[in-house]
Amino acid sequence: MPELPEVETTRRGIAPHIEHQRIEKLSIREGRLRWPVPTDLPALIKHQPVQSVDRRGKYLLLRFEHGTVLLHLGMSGSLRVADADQPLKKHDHLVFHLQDGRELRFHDPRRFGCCLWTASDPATHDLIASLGPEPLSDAFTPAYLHARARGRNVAIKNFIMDSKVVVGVGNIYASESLYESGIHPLKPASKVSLARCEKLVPAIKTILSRSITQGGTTLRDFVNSDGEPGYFKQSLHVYGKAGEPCPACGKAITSKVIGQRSSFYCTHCQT
DNA sequence: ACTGGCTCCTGAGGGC
DNA sequence: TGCCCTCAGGAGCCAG
Repeated sequence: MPELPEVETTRRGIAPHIEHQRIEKLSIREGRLRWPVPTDLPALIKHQPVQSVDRRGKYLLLRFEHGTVLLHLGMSGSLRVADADQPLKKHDHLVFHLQDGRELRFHDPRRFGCCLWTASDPATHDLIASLGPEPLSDAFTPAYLHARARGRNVAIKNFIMDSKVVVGVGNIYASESLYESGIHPLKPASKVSLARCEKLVPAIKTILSRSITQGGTTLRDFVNSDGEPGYFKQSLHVYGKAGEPCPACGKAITSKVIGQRSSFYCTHCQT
């Protein structure tokens, strides 16, 4: 269930091992991801050096001189660097063979992820062009959020999870940031005042950056590691805690499905 | 232009 | 032990 901090931690974890290395070969062991992996992708990147590993929203961008590989981890995807003699695991769908003999492996049991190619500027790609600002950037401000919410009747929780509004706020951190800022998740976006946006936006930034910082302690786990990095088990206040007492007031945390997603909140503290 | 609902998929967990 | 059922979830897509 990668949220933005996991994707950013993945980027930082693999980048030092990938950048400036040639891809000697790409093996497509299972190409049926969210969209089919282009069958000509191995030929396109063969012997080409990776210039950089970047991120836009939850997309990872492997940049080459003549184009870019777009990777998305979906909800069960992960990337690891492994020595070639490490046994492949079930659901290791893509193997990028590196010039140093190691391999970048894309693992994704549920296959909600994707691996695509674009020869043009990825910023203009259909999947990227319409994305909202990065949550940790200066462009994501209370004024921006408040302006975008004008006339929008969707629940604020769905609104902040809309990647056209702001990227990288997934289900877990949506619940957490609304709890932190005292906003009821079902409140219509247009009815969230500027003053409340001034709580919500910093809450999102704080929660996301805290998670990225925690992820930094696990960067070595991206090489020759079997398990998942443990940073995901960071302290959560409400997510997954239905029935448990609210840390602030003690009232039982409510669980409710909002927009097909389970949501957790305190009916006393969030209004 | 918005909005809500559907969809892809596998593994974990609960009930019996 | 084993089977069946339900649920989880990112985000594109489409119908209303």
